[in-house]
Amino acid sequence: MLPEQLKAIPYFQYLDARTLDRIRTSVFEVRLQKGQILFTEGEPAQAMYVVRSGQVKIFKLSPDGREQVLRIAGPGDCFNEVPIFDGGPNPANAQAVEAVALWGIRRADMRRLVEEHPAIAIGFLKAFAGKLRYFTRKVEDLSFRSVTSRVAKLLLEMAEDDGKGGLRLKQQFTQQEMASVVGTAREMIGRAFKALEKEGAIRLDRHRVVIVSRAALARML
Amino acid sequence: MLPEQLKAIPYFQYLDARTLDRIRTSVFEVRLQKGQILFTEGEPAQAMYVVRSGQVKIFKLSPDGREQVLRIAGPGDCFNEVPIFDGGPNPANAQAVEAVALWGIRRADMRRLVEEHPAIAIGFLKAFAGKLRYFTRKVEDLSFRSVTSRVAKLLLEMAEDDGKGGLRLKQQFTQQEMASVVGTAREMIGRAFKALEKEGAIRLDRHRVVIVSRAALARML
DNA sequence: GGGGGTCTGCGACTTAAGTCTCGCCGCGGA
DNA sequence: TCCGCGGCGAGACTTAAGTCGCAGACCCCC
Repeated sequence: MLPEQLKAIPYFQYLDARTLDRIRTSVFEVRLQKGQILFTEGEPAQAMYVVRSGQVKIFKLSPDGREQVLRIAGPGDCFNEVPIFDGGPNPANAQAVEAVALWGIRRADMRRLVEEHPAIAIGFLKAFAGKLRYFTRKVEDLSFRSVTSRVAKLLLEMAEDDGKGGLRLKQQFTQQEMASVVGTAREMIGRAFKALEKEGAIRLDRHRVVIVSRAALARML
Repeated sequence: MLPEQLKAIPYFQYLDARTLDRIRTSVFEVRLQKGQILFTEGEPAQAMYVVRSGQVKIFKLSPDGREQVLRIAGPGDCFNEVPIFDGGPNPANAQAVEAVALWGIRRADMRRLVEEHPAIAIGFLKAFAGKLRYFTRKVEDLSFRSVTSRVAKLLLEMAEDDGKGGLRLKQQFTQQEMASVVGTAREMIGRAFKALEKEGAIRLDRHRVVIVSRAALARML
């Protein structure tokens, strides 16, 4: 792998060429096909990962098989950093939602790097701060918001400008996928769509969600 | 304040006398009466805090006034560390549940300390790792477990040995307090108690919960 | 020793969410 | 072309959770 590629990993961007070169040997590549499982919750943690391309779903499973997605890691995102610092097992499951290329960095190597390079430590602290805020919001959402409101919020997060001043969804989730992101049953997603449609926030165009009005969506929060 | 007291703060325990002495000037004391509010969510963050004595409730509020407790910080615990690293506002509200004595460390001072002392940074990383695990479990609980199951779990966490081989609760919460920890309405707590009593897990002795069997409680998870 | 506020115990009721069961559509592979 | 499968829509039903109202117990404080 090339040193320039290493710079793409957020935690490493300010390191000098020499240390980058040393790190190189601790990094290994992983490729997964759609649906493949990278690791499961509870087993001893091997490494931390950085997404190069594709998306990885980080999720919990209930005893009866229900799925709660914690987040979806895309290009540039890292996951499984927690075990580096407490030595514990993987906190969740990781599965490729599409073909994925990753970098892995073995736990002990990463640990040593952090200890030797305070700048990396600060980088991790910033990233952790963001994750903590994210999870407190997730708790808040689950305990205060209705399903429709959580769906509306997800749609807002997934919205991006299309070229022509309108809104489009960054990616097409199936209803089942949205359900496990939002923490509910598949059928509820369809009903939430209908409710949002009645409010003039979205439109359903041949099984595709089209955002009609960001403001109307925001009103449903 | 005395340097030995500073050592009681987990992040500082391995520092030498000289730096401890420097830190002293950044630390201020706070005392709150029962029910007093220390800070609220969204306002600019002033400082990080360490609990010396008493308990501080860290919680979110819904628009209509419902309360979700994120955690309860007791002696030795820290809170509001997140804004140190991202410069953002307070992520939640903090209120004294009883008379409290705290140490506060101003954000910028703490930030500088972390940057100058890598050992402190590692300490924070370990602490953050623990908090991240805690919150992912909280998300999991909210989305998978029933109210009764969450109550059972809370009781298990609150249980400690009394001298005579039995179990006792570390502290007496009101039902309203438990409800906002567990994320539900007050009445549900009472019903959960009845359900747990019927299973032989607890006993209700004049409005007091007595844990009869840890095993029976664990079965309700 | 009273009295007010807080906490608790119910029961009845409403509502949100989850479950079950279909039938249909659309797409891709055989 | 036809089948099969994954995804979707929809209705009927069940269940968990939340809400409301009120009464009694408790406790602390005057």
